[in-house]
Amino acid sequence: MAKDFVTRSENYSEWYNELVTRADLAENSAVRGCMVIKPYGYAIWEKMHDALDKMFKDTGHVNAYFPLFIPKSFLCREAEHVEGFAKECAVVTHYRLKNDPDGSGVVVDPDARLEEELIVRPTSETIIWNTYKNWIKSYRDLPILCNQWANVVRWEMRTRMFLRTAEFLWQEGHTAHATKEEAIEEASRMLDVYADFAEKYMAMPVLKGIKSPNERFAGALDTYCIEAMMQDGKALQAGTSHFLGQNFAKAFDVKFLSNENKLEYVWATSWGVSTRLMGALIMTHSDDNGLVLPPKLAPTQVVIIPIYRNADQLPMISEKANEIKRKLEAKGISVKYDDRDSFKPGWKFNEYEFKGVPVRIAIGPRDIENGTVEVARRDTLEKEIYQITDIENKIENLLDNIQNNLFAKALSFRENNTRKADTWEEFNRILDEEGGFILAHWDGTPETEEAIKEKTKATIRCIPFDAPEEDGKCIFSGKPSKRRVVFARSY
RNA sequence: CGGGGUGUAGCGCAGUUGGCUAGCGCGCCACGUUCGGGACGUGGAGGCCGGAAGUUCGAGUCUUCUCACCCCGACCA
Repeated sequence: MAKDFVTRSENYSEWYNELVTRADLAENSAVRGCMVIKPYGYAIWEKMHDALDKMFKDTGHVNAYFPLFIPKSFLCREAEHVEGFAKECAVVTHYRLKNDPDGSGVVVDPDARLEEELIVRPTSETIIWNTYKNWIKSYRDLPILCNQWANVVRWEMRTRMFLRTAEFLWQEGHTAHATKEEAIEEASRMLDVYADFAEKYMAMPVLKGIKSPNERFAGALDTYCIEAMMQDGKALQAGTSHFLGQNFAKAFDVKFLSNENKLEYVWATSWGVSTRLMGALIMTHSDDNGLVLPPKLAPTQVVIIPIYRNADQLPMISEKANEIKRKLEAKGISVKYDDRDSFKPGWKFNEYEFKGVPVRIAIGPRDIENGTVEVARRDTLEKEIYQITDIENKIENLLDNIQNNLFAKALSFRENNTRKADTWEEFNRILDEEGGFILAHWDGTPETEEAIKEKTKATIRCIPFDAPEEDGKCIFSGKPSKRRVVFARSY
């Protein structure tokens, strides 16, 4: 095995960048902070997109599309919202270029200044609530359960492929409800959808919980989140679902007549996940041999590689390979038969390992003779000789097995890296020496959270829904606390 | 915006106190031998040494300016 690239333990972030490049997922573009998602990376995103989209539809949602540009005044309607996003907005000020009078090229035409600047959406609450105003008159118009798949722009100072890019792809759900209870129920239902997706498709265990006020979405009353742990022990916020109360309805004057003939403000939620999930997927499972994909999200689940000495042997092998391919495809398994003559088997083995293909089947003359194939699984790198009989069921089981194994492995990693701290010293020691999640008591004040963040760079990732009640003392202030919250350093 | 670093072939890099024809590895192309874990041989293609100005007989190398990218901070639903 040619190990000519950085290992996970040597330098985690370099390993990550190189992995993204070598697995052919994405590359940096000419535009600062923006990323080109390459066909293979996009194919994985499409698998995520399709699975999520189906889950949204199964919970009664429909897709729509809203404009990329938002008038500056819209963003300013909700005070906290604008406060939260103002610092990272791209702004359109002109609508035309012209030839430079000097003849030196093209310049912005100063005469084409927009009367009101347009913001490139960092999120769409404002333009959507401005639209919903026209859609909602009576309780009969509610609920509205819309989702949009879109790109958004946030001019971050520092970017990282998939985890934080200036432009990213995501989905954002925006719902409108007649009652507070219904909106809260929706926000919590969608968090469950995200958690299911993360665990069942991505094989990535997540903690479900609620954000502390400091970490809350700008303009929300409550932010629910799923938090995952990466292999370097840092936390990654993988998805959020917000209960927005009546903030946006009030900002955009969206009222409806209730069945009691009373004029009331609408209750709202919004929820989103982004291409950041790609980063989460990569960092949860991959190893020093490259990407490791859970079968449910692998664009190619099985690759078949022929091994032959000369062209005479190929037809017989191809016949067998195609037969296996047909049988697997009949089971709904995606298979690639790679009979390219321009690459050698060893080269192909390595390539598909980089790309994280869950199962590799090799067939050579020896196998034709014995009625066998060599099956290698990506998660453990184990190889085994299979009798070809009933191969489709064996492979189907193996794929399930890999999916489950990846989840189990990630879960035990998280559990092994989740620790309790009861004193400030212990808290600091764990952060510096071991990382991971720390369960600790907190007095519930933003000031304490801020102070802890300042001193340690650790933040409250969430207050888990299932945290048991337990009397304790805040690790920082010593004041009483009713339950432990999850601290970690995060991406 | 602070602190540090890097720009030389598609990628990764070397290039000495300035010295004449700018090199190495990988990759690429051709032919042949190979093919069960990234094969090997022979031959070949590929360069405005980030850009501009200066010093000099002579600049990849020295000086000044500039541009771009990366890392560490600040920032980050």
